[in-house]
Amino acid sequence: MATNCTDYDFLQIEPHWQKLWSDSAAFRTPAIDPSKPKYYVLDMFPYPSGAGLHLGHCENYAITDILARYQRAKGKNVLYPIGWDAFGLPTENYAVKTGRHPREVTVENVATFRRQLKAIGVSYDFEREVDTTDPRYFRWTQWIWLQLFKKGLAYVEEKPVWWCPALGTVLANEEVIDGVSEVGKHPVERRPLRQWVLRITAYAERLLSDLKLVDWPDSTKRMQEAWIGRSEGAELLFALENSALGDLKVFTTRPDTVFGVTFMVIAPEHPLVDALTTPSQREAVAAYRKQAAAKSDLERTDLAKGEKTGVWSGSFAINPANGQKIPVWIADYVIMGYGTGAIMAVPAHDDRDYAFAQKFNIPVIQVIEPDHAEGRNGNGAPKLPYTGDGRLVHSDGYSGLPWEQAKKKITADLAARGRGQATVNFKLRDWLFSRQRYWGEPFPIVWVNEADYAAAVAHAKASGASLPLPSAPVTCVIDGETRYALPVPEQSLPLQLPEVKSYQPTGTGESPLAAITEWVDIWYDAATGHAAPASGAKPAAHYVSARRETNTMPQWAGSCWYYLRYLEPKNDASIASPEALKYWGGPDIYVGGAEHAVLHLLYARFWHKVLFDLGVVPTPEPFTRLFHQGIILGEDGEKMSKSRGNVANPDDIIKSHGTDTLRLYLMFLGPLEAMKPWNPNGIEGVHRFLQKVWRECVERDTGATHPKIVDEADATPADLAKLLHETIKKVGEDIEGLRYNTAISTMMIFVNAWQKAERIARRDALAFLQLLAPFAPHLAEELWSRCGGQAIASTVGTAPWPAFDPVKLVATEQKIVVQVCGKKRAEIILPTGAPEEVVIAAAKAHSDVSAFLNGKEIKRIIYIPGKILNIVAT
RNA sequence: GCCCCCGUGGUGGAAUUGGUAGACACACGGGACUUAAAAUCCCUUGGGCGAAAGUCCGUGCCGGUUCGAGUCCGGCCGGGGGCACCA
Repeated sequence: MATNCTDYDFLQIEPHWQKLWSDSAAFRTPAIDPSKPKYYVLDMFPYPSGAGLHLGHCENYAITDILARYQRAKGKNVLYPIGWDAFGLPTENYAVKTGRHPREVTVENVATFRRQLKAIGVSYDFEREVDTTDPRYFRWTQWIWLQLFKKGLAYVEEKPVWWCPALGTVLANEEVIDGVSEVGKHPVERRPLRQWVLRITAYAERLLSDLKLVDWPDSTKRMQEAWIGRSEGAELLFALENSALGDLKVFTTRPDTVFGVTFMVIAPEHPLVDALTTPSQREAVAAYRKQAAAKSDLERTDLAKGEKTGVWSGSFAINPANGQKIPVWIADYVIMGYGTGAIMAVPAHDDRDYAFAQKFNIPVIQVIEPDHAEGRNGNGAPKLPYTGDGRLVHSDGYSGLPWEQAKKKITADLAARGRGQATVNFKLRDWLFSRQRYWGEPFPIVWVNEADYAAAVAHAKASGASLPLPSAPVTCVIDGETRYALPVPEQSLPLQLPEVKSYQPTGTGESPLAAITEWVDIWYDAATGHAAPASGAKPAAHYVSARRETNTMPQWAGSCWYYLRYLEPKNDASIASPEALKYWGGPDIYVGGAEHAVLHLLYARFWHKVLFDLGVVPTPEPFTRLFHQGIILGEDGEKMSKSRGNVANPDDIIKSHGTDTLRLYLMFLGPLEAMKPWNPNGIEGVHRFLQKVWRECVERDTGATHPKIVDEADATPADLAKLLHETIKKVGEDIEGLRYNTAISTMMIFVNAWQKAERIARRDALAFLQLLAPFAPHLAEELWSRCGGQAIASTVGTAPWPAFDPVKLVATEQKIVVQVCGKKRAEIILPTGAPEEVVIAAAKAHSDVSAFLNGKEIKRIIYIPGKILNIVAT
């Protein structure tokens, strides 16, 4: 079945085998087979952009393809799928520009990606493709969302969000980088809008603690920890001097410093600002709030490094620890979104409070005495602000206590008096989950008034339909009227996107969907989900007047659970059957870029945990092992980009050197996780290697098996046989450890030795081709076929992975390095396992060693068996 | 500012738990084959001194631990990533 070319014609060989794999469905995932171990290899699925595959994709997919092919050869039941994360802004923006339907653009881009993936010879099961924009897929995205809704994890809030005038849409915090939009780098501003929000904070504790269950890069775990940002401390109540106003609640991680409080600060957006502002301060406070509101986050960030700003409210609070009267300030270095939006300021022991106190001439009271000299100036006085550890001073009743102890005691004592309690705070915010765009999943929600809600729910119940209703209804105010969120029945999913002529954002903050009146304003049947345009007659008495939710879900939605859908992508009864979920479980390895270290990977963990709580999935974590491949940079060491003109195109390399060479070279460039520049010069090296393999296997001119390859089982010289078994061992270990670059160099070493040998046994040549097969599958198949491998298995990919023979690995001799005083002086060859006395005697007898021992006294001898002998002499 | 990672030949990089630094490749140079070229094969290639044998130095810099440090510890310098007034 091999081609008939006589030299290594990859342009003929590669398409030949790709067609054969495709025609024979060689990579169709095997059925569930409890007798065989499963192995699930997952790539972060691509966004099918118009630009097509780039080298980074190739690197990512080559890594997983090698692993998948290896695990198949090891006898595992391998699931290795691919899909398309196809909702999203770039496609919609392109559709807006060209007047084409985003679906049409998506279909086209997906076709390009699929063709390119096949051209790099990746062994996906293309029958399991998922596409997040396919209604049969997003039906389940909507279903999961309804479960969140039912559990009370979805709510609506009018909140200031990032409004981007240029994109005409709202952006999530994560999409705003340095004060401009991540996509397009447009300026953004704050603007209040009605939004769906997911209560991810309810899972903060578990998202943090369950990180210990997963095998992930430490840096990624730490990024998630930092993002969740757990901090332990206390909420303390400071009575206000004007007792009619009640208490001011602050969050602090340092209750031990409460005796050092010399002022309070509340955020400009704090609800008590107006009440606390005295008439004489009114003007100044108003001016300050206006100024703070006008600042973008970028400006506030810049200011973080510089001067503090603020204004006194005119009011005072009372320190619950010592009854002292302290002024309440308003300053934007305190943010409303964290803790309580109010702090107790301890300038002696906090950098920011110190800077503020310096600027506004507020007293500084030291209450922590450093234990160590580092905290002190030359004269013994503590360097202020001092944020390190120590013992309390100037703290009535607590002075002398170590700070950790004082934290607990002060918190407990204040709690006993009803003036505080220990609490935990998180930086993690709830997840802003709606977009004012067309190209996303519509929310399966309609809005109705209170009376219609009750009627609709009653009708649905009477009809036997079950609605995923939360225990407390989700409401919002639209045009002055309270509206109730009514979920569509699960059976009526998917809720499809209506056809629309213009994808242009409305510019009002609403999605383009809001302009499709006949879809939005409807008569609605809560039991069936059936709708008729409100412009027409009411179809039946039980229909209620409703307005559809016009927001769509963010791109993250579809990518939060796609790894589950691969198990049974065509299942219309559930996400996947319990049997499939139990057998395949989660991916054994998940490979993708580190840019998803927090967002996607945190969101997907959140959804997975919700599904776990619902009993849908059997595991608490979705991705047990995670690997980030490094970015391939341009030749100039900069990020590849069109504007820089440093983009290397995979298609060009496939034409000039073949995809086997491209894959092998990408893997050979360096450690997979390292960021590395593309160096087109080195590609000749791996190409030469593959040609060398060809020449060792194929006779020149005839194209038949090379005459050097013979059938006698023991034809391979002993040292080459030993090297082969070492190579088998190392390549296997390196693949499993994702150290492909050293696996490849090991294979190169073997081929260099093979080249020098007179003969090699056929089975040994074939064993080597099996090692090569995951990396360069097309060449390996071709040579397997030409060298008679079909007597063992029809394709090299289906042959069982070669085992190494440990007996062959045992050497009869060993080389021992002899050092004198730690410096290498000689090497001696001795039989393996020679006793120490023999080694020492042989070493001393060696002329290069004795020369350095001459006239010296031997103080000590260290022998590391089989490796090194160090003689210390003076 | 805080947290994390990384600094090895002309280049990409290799080096189990501390145990021969520079594997494997690229590039440069020299040679063989050839009328010639390409391809292929062989040799050299960290630096200094030396004709050579050899010898000293050498993993960003300074210091430490150790019989022995690219690897461990402390302090710098440089590069990259993440977070950023989070109380």
